[in-house]
Amino acid sequence: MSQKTLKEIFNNYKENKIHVFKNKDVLTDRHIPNTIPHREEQINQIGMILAPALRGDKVSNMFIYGSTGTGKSVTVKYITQELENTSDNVRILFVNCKMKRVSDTEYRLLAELSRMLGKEIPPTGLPTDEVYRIFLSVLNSQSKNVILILDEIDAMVKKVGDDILYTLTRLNQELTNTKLSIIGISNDTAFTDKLDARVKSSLSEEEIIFHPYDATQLRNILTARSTDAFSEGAVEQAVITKCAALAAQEHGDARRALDLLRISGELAERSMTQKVTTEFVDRAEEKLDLDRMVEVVKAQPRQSQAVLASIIKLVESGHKNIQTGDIFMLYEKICQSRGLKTLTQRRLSDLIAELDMLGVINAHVISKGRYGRTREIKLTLAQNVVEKIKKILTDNYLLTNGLFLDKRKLHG
DNA sequence: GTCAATTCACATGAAAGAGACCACGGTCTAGTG
DNA sequence: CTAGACCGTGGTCTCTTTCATGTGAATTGACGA
Repeated sequence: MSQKTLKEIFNNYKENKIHVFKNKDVLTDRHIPNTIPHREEQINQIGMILAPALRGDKVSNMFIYGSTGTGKSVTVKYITQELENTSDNVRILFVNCKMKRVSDTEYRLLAELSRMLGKEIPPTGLPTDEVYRIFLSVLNSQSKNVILILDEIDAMVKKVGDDILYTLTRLNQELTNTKLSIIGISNDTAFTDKLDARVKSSLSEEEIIFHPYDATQLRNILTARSTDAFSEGAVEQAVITKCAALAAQEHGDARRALDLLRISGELAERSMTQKVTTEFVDRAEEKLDLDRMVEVVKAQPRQSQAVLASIIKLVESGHKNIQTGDIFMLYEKICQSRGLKTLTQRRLSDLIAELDMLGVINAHVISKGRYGRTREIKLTLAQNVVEKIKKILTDNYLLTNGLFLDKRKLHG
């Protein structure tokens, strides 16, 4: 890009010639709106359950279900914020369990909670017992009604098991000044079935369900937000309808609807237009998927990228029905030629499963009778995404331009 | 033709090791008054 | 005398290996009609 056009861009921004957005933050999931449409019932229910905290009574533990983008987190944040504003006797601790390095282990969760309560704990080095003891004492010194919200609680239990939940639910017995309640938020409705019976009964004293939004509801949400987010007249009604319709197809995911709207706006802004049209929504949808996948692949460790490189090579050399064994053979060759340590097939199997979970590849276990059991792997990504991924892998020296093995070479 | 046993190619689970990182307490050392 | 460097011990965390067990349908082979 020449320096002249760069200057032009900055000047346009500075002089406010292009102003699609009034306040873009409104369209992110950090933003907590003043009203949450179509969630009045849940707000009332949760409000009634939490209200006793204002009188200093212990609040029932609660479990909240609903698929992604149904407004669980934002509703809970909204209510608890109000609660905290109303009374000095309530303290809210909100933890997103999916965040890396927050709840990967029992130690880290306790350390994070202690940190929120004003007591720093070193990232490692202390025995877990000691961290637990510190957390207990700092919690007890609060002399308040502490409400602990564990968002995406299923992610945590999957990683570290439900022991920690058992410990947390039993904590009240050891607390003299403070009362602790737990709100678990999960998008896996079958989640509690996997829990230990004791944890399940004490954690789900109350259960609230958030159903997915339909297209009309999504449209209302987007309309409400877009008034604050966009400059007047910047967004056509058709754009909102389209974003709502696309997100409704994706299980009524409001987060996706908001992302679509925000990116459409950004794209319009970048093409120096003041009006967001449906054309930008199409491009936004494409960009959303592409960006997500590229980020996922970039974040993968080298070994995992090597596995992906093997898969792409196999696909491009015309292999059908790619199996774990095929990948392992090619992966070994790639490692050898790139001076990379070769992992065992056991580990490779896990890496393939991880790539599948991330949606980069599509793998499912099949039994081929006498010919064993294996995973059959497919690449379901759009061609432009594959090209981007290939670029990343080429940059990391895991793929070479234009070099694809043929079948004979592979098996020979 | 029927049916149980066998077989294959991994999947999956559990346990343990390696190496990085960190806290903490004790010891050593060089600088200062 | 003291601050700072250094070391050993004991802890966590992540990634990985090793070992053991599980899986499920095609194939095989014995058996009987």
